[in-house]
Amino acid sequence: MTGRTTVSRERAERATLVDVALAAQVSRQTVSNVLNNPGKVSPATAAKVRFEIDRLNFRPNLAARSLRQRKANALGIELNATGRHRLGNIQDSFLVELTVAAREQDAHIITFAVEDYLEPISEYERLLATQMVSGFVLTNTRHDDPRPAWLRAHEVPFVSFGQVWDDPAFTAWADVDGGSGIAQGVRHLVAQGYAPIGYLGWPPGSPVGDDRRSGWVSATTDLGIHDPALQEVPPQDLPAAAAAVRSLLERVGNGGAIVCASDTLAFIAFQVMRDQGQRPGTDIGLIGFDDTDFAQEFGLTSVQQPLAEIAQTLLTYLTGAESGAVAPSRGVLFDPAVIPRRSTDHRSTDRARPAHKPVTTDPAGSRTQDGDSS
Amino acid sequence: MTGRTTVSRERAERATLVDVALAAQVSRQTVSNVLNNPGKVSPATAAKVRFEIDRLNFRPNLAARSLRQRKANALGIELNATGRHRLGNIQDSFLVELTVAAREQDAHIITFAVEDYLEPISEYERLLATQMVSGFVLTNTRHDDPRPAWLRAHEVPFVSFGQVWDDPAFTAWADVDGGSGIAQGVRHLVAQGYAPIGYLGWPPGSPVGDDRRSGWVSATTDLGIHDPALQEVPPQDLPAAAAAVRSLLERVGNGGAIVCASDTLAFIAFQVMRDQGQRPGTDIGLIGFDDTDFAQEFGLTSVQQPLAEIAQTLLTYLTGAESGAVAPSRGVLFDPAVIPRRSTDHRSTDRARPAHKPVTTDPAGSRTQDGDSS
DNA sequence: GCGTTCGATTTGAACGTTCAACCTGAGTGG
DNA sequence: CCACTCAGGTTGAACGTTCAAATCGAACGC
Repeated sequence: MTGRTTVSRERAERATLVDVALAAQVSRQTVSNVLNNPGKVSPATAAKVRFEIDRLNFRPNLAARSLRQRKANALGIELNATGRHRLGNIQDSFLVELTVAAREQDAHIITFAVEDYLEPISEYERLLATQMVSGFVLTNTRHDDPRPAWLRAHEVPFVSFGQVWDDPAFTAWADVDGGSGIAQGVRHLVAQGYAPIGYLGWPPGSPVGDDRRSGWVSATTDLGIHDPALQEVPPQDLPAAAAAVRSLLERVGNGGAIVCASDTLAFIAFQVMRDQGQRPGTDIGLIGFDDTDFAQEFGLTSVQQPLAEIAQTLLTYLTGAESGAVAPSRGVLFDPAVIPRRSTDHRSTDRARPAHKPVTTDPAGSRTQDGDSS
Repeated sequence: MTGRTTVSRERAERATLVDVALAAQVSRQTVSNVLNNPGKVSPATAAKVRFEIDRLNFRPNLAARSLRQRKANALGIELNATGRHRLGNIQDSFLVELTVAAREQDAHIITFAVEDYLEPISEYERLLATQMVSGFVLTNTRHDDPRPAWLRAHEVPFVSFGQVWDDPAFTAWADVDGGSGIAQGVRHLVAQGYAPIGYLGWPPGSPVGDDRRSGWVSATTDLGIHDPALQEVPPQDLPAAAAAVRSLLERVGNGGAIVCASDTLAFIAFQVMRDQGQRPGTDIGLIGFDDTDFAQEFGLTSVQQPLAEIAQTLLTYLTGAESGAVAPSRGVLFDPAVIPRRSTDHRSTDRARPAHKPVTTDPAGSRTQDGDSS
């Protein structure tokens, strides 16, 4: 605006490779190599260059890099815009972990949303054609999923949170070992003294649901307490679901417990129990799956998925694909962990309260660590 | 693969501007103009060019555009990675709507996550310096928010979901009229025949909380049924919160109703009521705020924010900034809507169920079935 | 008839980076 | 001594687009 020194270019803009090169008295390419091929440059020059990079606060322009390399440095992830959100959507937490992991690997996450079932393909085309993304992260995979096939056919890099069922050759996926999670839940309940152990799940046919049920079957069988009658698959309709759950609760009886395929199911049970004056934990044990906000808020023991680890692993497959580190020979199953809360605690503080005011939660509720027992 | 016509370049790669120009027998720039300055090109040529664009399935390379224009075509949005997620995070739904709106305006949404309170600034710097984003969408604004000031100082375009309190000059924000939403809730309850109407809110001092409370005050006052005693601010500690809610429920009494500043608060009330054998809707009306998955799942009437509209409006400010359409002279408040469900329905199906527990009008008297005197 | 304006289109250059090829000098082996 | 390699470094060119300026006719005003 006012006084200006006409000597040097007086723009307040960002430093470029050339600026750094000039300052460090080396060539563009050497600066570039310091960043991308550190082995190719002598320690002395590297230090000099790095000094100037810091001093000038240089950051490579990713648009330029992307243009030259013909390759974006972002990954697309689909948010399901299909109307109603699922209860305590696990996907939201995964997105956060993915974003965190992406920063560590110098990648970025770009969201896109589709309404229709087949639409993701056209969205893939758009994002790839405009060179906004170089690959994708899939979630909610299912049988007969058209996405992996398309991506493979077009040689688009991708990874999947959830097994890719239809293509055994594709191994860049990671998933949670749901069966193991449920089995851990069963063992936890038994260790706490609950018996028998019932199961509340989804209709057979879905891979995830079948997997989780198998955990209940195998764990109870191993412990010699399996009873096929102690399971229930509540229908979609909420009142009908409540009735089904009520029936299961009766069959299990006081002192027993129920493991559920999801926190949502567990919460239906939670509600039904309270309606009947039964106290979760004290009277009947209850375990959910996913460790949603719900569970944290209301003291529901739940099976927690290691989302951060999964996100990190998946991204390594994608970003490491060039650096030689490739996907493993088979998909990876991560072992979830049971997070114990009041709903599986016989000595729940509910009992300590004056009986005329059965209380929803315990004093340690807002704190994550239980600490006082053990 | 095998036979090749050496005449033309036989790469199977994407068509570029030049490819289209060659095919349509015009210059690069004309093709570019067809896309970006449709007014500058004659209808005849435009048609010819568009035909070739379709035929060759041309999509502009956004990396190249971004490089030349010195401006990214994506917006950053912060996901709060700070440990525990809030219950039924409204932000997740907003992100979906934002993503949808972005596609319509040829923008993209890039997520980033920060752990620390002040860290967003450094993340802003990184994303801007690398030219990944051209601006930001803020959420969860608060008093003494350092972000708007920094962004303004650095002339970075941004919009905000939530009023920007500290800077009256900044008007590119949109928010929900919480007071109006609560007032609508009050009127809905009264229309359904509930009285009196209590309020369950947050401690005074937060702008959002004060706004919502004021809706209750004004609506009840207008209807001549205001009673300052019928409000409660439950403490963080959950058991204490439950006690406070219980007290409020007693003061309101059967036939009355409670509007809550959030679904989370409503759900605490929901739990307490069921613990006491009261049926939401049938005995006491209950309204939440945010229309989370919770509310949908459990039949809680709730105040729904018009997130899609807000997202679209905000993006218009950002993308339209160049096309002349600027932000309004003041921030915009959107009117939310009450979504009626069972919790405000006197004739709720709950009534049809056998009342397993007697309604406890006398809290000290009846007890639940545990009956043990520890 | 001639300078002027204007619409429509073209051309050269540039955005900032990395690829591919090239250069240089010192060390190596015979 | 010569051919060769090799580490370290440089240079021209290119990625695909848009900006800024130039070109070209045709229409216009006087």
